[in-house]
Amino acid sequence: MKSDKNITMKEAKRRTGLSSRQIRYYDEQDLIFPERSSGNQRLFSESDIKVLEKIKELLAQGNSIETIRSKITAPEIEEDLSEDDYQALDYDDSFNKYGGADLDSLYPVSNRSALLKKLSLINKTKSPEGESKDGKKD
DNA sequence: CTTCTGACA
DNA sequence: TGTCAGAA
Repeated sequence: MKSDKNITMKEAKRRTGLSSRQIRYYDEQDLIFPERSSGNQRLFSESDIKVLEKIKELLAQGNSIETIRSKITAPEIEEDLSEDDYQALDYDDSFNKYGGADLDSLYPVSNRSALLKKLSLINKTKSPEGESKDGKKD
């Protein structure tokens, strides 16, 4: 995984087509989680850009930012999502950041939902029929 | 020069 | 959401 959070605001604006005001606003809405470095400046990752692009897309589709936030922070598990959806909502950098660190405050249920989704997908995809004959478990 | 935050229209 | 001010 490469979670290079080196994308500047300018780049983010250029790549997403969103205004700095919007990007900052979405950041406040916890839709994106840019690293903060030198001069308290935002450093976005590819995942952040991806999310921003999705936000823009959803926004263009006539969704309110609250709706968008719901979709991005807590995507429905019951939805018939395809692997594409997961790619669109790439939390790898988020997991990477909070995965090894002490995650106890941030990420209320967003991670869990996304994780559950991924897990359920893997479950369906791989069809894991693990029948333990012997009742031996650790 | 570019970005950040807070605030106003 | 755009834009201004003051600071970094």
